[in-house]
Amino acid sequence: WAKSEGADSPTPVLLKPAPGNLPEFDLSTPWPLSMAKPLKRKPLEIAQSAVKSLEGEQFSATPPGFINIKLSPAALAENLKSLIASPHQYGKGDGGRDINLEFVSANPTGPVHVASARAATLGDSLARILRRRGHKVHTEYYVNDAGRQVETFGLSVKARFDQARGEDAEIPEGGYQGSYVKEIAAEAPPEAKDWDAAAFGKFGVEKNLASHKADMENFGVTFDRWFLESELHEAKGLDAALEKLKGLGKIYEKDGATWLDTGGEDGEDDKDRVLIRNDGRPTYFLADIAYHQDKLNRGAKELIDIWGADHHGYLPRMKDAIAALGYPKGTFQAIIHQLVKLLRGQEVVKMSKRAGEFVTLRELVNEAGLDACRYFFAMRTANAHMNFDIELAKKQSNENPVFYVQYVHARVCSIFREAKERGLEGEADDASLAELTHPAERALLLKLAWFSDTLRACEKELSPTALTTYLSELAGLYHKFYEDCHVLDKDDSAKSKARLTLCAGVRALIAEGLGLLGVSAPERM
RNA sequence: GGCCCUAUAGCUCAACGGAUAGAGCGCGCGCCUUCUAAGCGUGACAUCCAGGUUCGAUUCCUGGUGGGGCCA
Repeated sequence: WAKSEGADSPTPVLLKPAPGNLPEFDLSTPWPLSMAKPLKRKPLEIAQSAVKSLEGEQFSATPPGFINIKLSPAALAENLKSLIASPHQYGKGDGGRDINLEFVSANPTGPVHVASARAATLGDSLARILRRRGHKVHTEYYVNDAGRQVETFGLSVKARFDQARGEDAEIPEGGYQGSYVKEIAAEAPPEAKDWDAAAFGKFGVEKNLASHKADMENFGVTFDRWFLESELHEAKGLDAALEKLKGLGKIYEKDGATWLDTGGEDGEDDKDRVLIRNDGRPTYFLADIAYHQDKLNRGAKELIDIWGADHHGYLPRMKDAIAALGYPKGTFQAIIHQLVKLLRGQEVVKMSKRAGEFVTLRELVNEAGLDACRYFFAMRTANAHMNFDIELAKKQSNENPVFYVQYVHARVCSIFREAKERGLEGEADDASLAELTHPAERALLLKLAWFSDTLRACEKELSPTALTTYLSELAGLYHKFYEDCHVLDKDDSAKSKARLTLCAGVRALIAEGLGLLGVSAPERM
């Protein structure tokens, strides 16, 4: 923030990396340009007078009105030391948020589809980053184990079970055709011959849920809670939510149904929605309202859901519902990610779960590898419409940028093994750390200092993408350093130790960053 | 028909309204007797179209056109 003469209040100063054509500077800000109008002065003059009043680091004003800053070697060395002293604390924010983050929540009527890899990566990495920033984050997976879909699924499993026993049975209209239905039916015990469709539904859902849990674990994604819709029904959660809305005067009866008053002109939605149908059955919407109320009852101050773009039309009514429940704006938000278009070479892969033609998350992870998958999906912002060629992902996994980053970690580890062998290990003194002034060394030191800002950007965008970009850039700078600056020199132990310290900082931060993405940092490759 | 997202290099994607738009893959040419060549250097290749706001627009606004999705 800058307090300047003639301005009413301090104004924010945005620091950016200095541009490539000014290698003699580290940081840059266009602040004088933005202040020209309010101060009614020429931007360059503002920059020049600001530079005059500043002390400490090196400052310079350049046309048309930038202030450039060069950091001292001592300051960069100090930052490196703080990183090495406590890597897990480095770049930590103030925290303060209390968030319930819900994601994936795939239907328990089938396996987890590969398209869920995106939400899983996004949600899990984001949770790790937000926690790292000091916030309280509770992750949750909602299981729709009640309702019509489960009924249809139960009928489908029962039909497969009966067919296997040689009976004449058919999958109902709109039923589930996938081969996994047969497999589930085959696992049913003999006494299942007396089960009704509901019992088969329950059995199938349990089987699928177990496999969802295994898939998520296999993908490195953890949830603090798997919340079953049926729990909500048992606890009379829907009645409670309905009562609360009634007490607040937010519902009314019309045509034999119960409606939510979404606030008319003030609402986000374009019309009111039904909560209880005229036949007495509750809608999914009411169940979702009750579920979100339940999350808030359990203490979360903020609810963040991650949804596929196919659900975006649901957002306005959910926002209205949270408002109707009496919570302030911003209590609920959804991260909408665009859908993944799956390709096999040139061919578009259909994504119908009912038809049974699809690729599972597990299949992809097993073939392309966990690290490559996690990094690949984290690289894409939620809004990007992405094409995903399954064949390419499997075949060319070695060309995934994740290996470029991991290789840095392996290289550093290798240097440390060698250093130990040669007896060159040891703590570097401040004087030799301040000698890390080679361009490749400075660039690395500076990049390390941007970590905190990167995590802040991830929080602001609610996306891990900035972290992948950061890690790729850090890796590139390290590989350059590796070529230009030989680390181990038996004739110059001070320099060796200083460079080893820099390597240690890079290794720590690569491990931290990859860890936040759920990606491993191998010691050898 | 209404709404949401989107258009950047041959491909897949980055880029708080700031200086010369970045990576990876692919393509051309170089570099392993020294800590890992899954690397480095170097070359070619990009902001859909038309307006507007701004000192400054890939970024914001309007209208087109193309793509993905939701609803009716």
